Amino acid sequence: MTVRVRFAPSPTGYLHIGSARTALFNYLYARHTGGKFLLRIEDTDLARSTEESTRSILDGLKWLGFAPDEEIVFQSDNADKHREAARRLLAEGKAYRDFTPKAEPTDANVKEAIKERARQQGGEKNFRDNPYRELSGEESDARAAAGEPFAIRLKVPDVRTGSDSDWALPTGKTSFEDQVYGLQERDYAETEDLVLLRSDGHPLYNLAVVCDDIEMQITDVIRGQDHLTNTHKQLLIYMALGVEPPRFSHLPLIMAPNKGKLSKRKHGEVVSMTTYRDAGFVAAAFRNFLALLGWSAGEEKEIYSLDELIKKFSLEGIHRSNAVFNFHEGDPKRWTDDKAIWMNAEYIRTMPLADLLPLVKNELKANKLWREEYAPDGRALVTSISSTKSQEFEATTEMGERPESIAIDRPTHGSHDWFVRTVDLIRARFFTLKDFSTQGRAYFSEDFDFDAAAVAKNLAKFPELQEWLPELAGRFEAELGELGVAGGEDLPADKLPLTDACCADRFFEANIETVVKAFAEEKGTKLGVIMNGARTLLTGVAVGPSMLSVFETIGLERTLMRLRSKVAWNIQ
RNA sequence: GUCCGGUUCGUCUAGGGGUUAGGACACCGCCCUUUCACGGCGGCAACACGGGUUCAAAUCCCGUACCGGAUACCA
Repeated sequence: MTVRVRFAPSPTGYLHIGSARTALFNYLYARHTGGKFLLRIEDTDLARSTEESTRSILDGLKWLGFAPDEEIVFQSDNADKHREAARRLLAEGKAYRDFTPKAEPTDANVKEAIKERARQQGGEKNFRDNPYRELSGEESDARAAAGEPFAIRLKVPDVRTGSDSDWALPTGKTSFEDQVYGLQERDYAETEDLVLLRSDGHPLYNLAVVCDDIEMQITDVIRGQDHLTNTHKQLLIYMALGVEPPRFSHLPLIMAPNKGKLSKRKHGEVVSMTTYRDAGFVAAAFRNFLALLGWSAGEEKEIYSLDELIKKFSLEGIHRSNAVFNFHEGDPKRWTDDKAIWMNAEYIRTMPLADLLPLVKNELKANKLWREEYAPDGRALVTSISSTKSQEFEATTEMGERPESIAIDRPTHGSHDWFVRTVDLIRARFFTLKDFSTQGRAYFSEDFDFDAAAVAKNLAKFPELQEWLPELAGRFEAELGELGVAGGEDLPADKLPLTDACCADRFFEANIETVVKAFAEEKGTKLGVIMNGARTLLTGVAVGPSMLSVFETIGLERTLMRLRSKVAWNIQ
């Protein structure tokens, strides 16, 4: 039988991290086994379910890339079938009408109230002492016909009397082999006569789940460990309905840093998937992070592509202990789990450029930094230029020799190739996609801010730069500008200036280096002072790639403008 | 209270009778360097506790502690 799993969130909030991981594991299991991944929205609690929440969950799943293989099931659409099942169990004597008036709902602290009640009952609990449990069929029917409201409860076998257990196991306990936690057993006496149908006719969770899982032909239920006791209740319903239950796998929970419950109310947006999407996370990176929270392939490897996850995923690799989602409240720089941030940065700097480019494009577009020249003629943002990472490395090790490919490929400023090269250059120090429009803004726009700390460290401390940097601009213009004379006549062939539509055909790293070094020497200052001052003026920030590449990437024209600008000098 | 789970560095985890208990993140140091949150090298840091079983226990068994989940006419 082919595997059919479902992810079944209730739409009472956004998709949070725990649900997202449950969805991921279901998805991976389905793909690994060649089965189907289904989605069911559990909206039976009309009072708490919202359409907005459903949309938010769908958004989160879409971002993560988990598309269901069949149409989405809305549980509320099946309410009639659930009622029908309850009536059937009633008719068969496996359930009974409970005419006890509905208790007033305890307002705020439901959980606490329940706990308190249970504590007071102590060991004296008896789930079979409902006065309506053994009401005769005639009287029950009569009272119902008279319009008296009632809930329908499952008649869980009473092991003391041994009666009404013909449909249940004689062992007196429900048991199942959990794929993660192993054999699970629970005495019937520990399970109450759970309500199947509310007195207002609404089916309740456990009944709805069982009916829908049967209807959807679910073979494997993979869900949070908080459902462990529900499983015993549901097993009873399966038995009463006379249907073979699916396999069950329960997942360890994801906890807050204090090992307490991770809640939407208390922890807010740090647990919401859309937060990560909006914060510039790469979906593949977050998926990767999620996969390693409670699961391991048993090897020393951290980065997994989706295909690898699918290939290696197994229920055996799921842990039994809860995992802590280690974010740091009140620390803006470490607002979420360090490892998630690292993983995202790792993806940004190592993922194939062809995959990264569209994400950067979206980010730039959203910030009005995108220019159509970056992707002319609707050309896909895929490039023949491969990452220069390794080439850069060689360039610095082989005595500054410039690899041929780079010299030849030096693209026109603002072109598609320039865009690709620039993204590749600046991504090494970025953590999120947002960085492309913030830290990296100066590469794509004249309208960028100056980081006060950078100004203080690299400009304010060296007032002489206020004269020197514009002077450097003049030097660039004279020596490397259109009419200038190249600094080194005896440069090797691959370093000779290229003829280029751009005005700055001599403005590339080797020449820039010559000019700046001579300039620093002439001023009797350390090269770093000039470079860092220029960096701040050119990019607004104190961090970035090698300044020589920055000069070249920004281009002569803009370099001159920025070196001569007084704007940054007025910032304190 | 009761039932059910769990416990290896701060966090995510590998290992499951004999290991210098491994990796990753974070942190610290050094190197590289014109800056840097890139990179390289190194360091700090863990088997909850107590009893057994065994030649040998982080690993198996029992207990204790602690943590978590469940205990609704919520899902």
